[in-house]
Amino acid sequence: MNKEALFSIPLPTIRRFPAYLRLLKDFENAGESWVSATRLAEDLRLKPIQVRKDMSCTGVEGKPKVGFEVHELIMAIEHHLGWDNATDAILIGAGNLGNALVGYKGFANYGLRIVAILDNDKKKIGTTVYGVTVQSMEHLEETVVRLGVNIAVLTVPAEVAQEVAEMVVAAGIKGIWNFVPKNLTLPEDIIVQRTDLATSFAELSSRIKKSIEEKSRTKRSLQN
Amino acid sequence: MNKEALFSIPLPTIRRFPAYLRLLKDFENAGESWVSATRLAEDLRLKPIQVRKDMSCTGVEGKPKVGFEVHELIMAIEHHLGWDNATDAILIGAGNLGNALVGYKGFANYGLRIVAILDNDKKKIGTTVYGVTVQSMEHLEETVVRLGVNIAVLTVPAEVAQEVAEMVVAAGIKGIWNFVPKNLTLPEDIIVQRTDLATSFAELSSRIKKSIEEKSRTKRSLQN
DNA sequence: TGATTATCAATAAATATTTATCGTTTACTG
DNA sequence: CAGTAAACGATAAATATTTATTGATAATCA
Ligand SMILES: NC(=O)c1ccc[n+]([C@@H]2O[C@H](COP(=O)([O-])OP(=O)(O)OC[C@H]3O[C@@H](n4cnc5c(N)ncnc54)[C@H](O)[C@@H]3O)[C@@H](O)[C@H]2O)c1
Ligand SMILES: NC(=O)c1ccc[n+]([C@@H]2O[C@H](COP(=O)([O-])OP(=O)(O)OC[C@H]3O[C@@H](n4cnc5c(N)ncnc54)[C@H](O)[C@@H]3O)[C@@H](O)[C@H]2O)c1
Repeated sequence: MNKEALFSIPLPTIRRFPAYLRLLKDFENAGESWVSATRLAEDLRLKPIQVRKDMSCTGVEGKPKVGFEVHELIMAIEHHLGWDNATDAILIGAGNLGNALVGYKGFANYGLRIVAILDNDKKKIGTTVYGVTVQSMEHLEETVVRLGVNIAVLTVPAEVAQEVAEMVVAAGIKGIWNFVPKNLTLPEDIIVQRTDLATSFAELSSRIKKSIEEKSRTKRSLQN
Repeated sequence: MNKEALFSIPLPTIRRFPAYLRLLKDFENAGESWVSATRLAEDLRLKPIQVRKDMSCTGVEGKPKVGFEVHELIMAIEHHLGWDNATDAILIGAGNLGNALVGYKGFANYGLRIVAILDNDKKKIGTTVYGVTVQSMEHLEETVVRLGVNIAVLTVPAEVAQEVAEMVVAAGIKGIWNFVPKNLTLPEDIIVQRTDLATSFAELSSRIKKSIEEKSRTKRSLQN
């Protein structure tokens, strides 16, 4: 029996995978074929033990004294994320964010390829964004079927997000990467992943607030 | 003694705060003055108990049968995040992503205001992005000092990120919101918050992979 | 060749987070 | 105005995640 199927990888580990992957690819490009958990931990500011635990989820075994084989780890992580064969996606909403995402080279590393762009603004339809032509929303279902796409990236205004989400689901989309700061109500079997910049900014804000408070506490205690 | 200072709010709670905030503001705009944890949980697909625990971190007390006062919660959450008085920031790198961020109206809700944009591309310097003029990097330190800014948003190419980060730190910046998929090595006291789209996409990918595997498992077991 | 050391795997302990239980409060209903 | 049900807070239990401990292994060097 396959070891992988027996347990599911902790979410925090999944979330760290992309950072490992990037670093590992850097090492590979630099011609390194082995890397230790200690080394990875140093670069990512994690503890070696945690890196080892994460790596154990990939099924790759390390070698004492030298660590893990770089290429093997890359393959294993990509496989676990399903990034080993490219995933096609459509993008809805060719606005500021949408265009930036379409132009983002980095997606290639995640096996993500935006193969179609749709918008409902007549001025945008027919224009091309980084080589991809913006299509009318009327072509939605046809495009999804023709390209056999399962994933949609949503970058439309919040007011229409629910409506548009329902349209893409009706067209056959199974997973939505939602950049709109709004919770979508969709059938159970549709996978919705929200990316919320505010989440990250909230972390930054609270860390800054804490640091300011600590500083003023230290100052006060020095005065005593 | 202040209750808040005694314990630090769990990071997962901090991360949920922005979503609560948005929903609460929707309720406020709709003229609702009370909301129950049950209601919030329903809309955000959380469990009521978790919402109550999160709310308890804000210090706001609810009332049996009716819930929490909407406005009081908003104020409390904003206060805990430090979003109650606007934070100014500069943005470095007026490229695709940088411009999208500058134009993003949503930041106003987080108390974030981008008050200056800097770039090293002569073609971009002097142009305006959503009313803000792009300045040369030579003005970095002067701008930071003049505007009294503590936070920088980093949207430059990965190759120069470390170098640029060191420059903004030298100019007096204390916190960096880093959109570049690269770990920065900076002094201990500098707060660096990375926003990594790949993290979110990894989650989506792994959920899709799991769902596909489950489906094929079900199919197989039906065949038996 | 044998000692040394960096590193790994497995297991255990500690910590953090989520979820459940229980008794209490308050608005609403009849 | 008593009974009922929805919702709260506090505390406890369960679960998830991180960190520590221990013993084993393989490269390196005297
Ligand atoms: N700009 C940012 O940096 C940023 C950051 C985080 C989140 N977001 C979110 O991303 C979304 C888009 O932001 P933006 O700044 O790109 O806005 P935008 O207005 O530039 O782009 C929205 C696009 O959606 C299109 N659109 C509108 N209604 C549509 C419909 N019914 N069907 C198809 N297309 C439609 C518009 O024509 C436009 O091209 C918003 O929900 C915003 O909150 C933006
Ligand atoms: N485009 C996206 O959707 C996206 C998504 C996630 C992350 N990112 C990351 O954000 C960063 C920017 O991406 P982008 O697509 O906007 O790239 P871009 O090339 O459009 O923009 C980069 C900007 O930085 C400026 N720049 C270059 N060197 C500089 C320097 N030394 N000092 C100051 N400014 C300098 C350039 O002139 C340019 O305006 C990249 O690191 C990218 O990986 C982009």
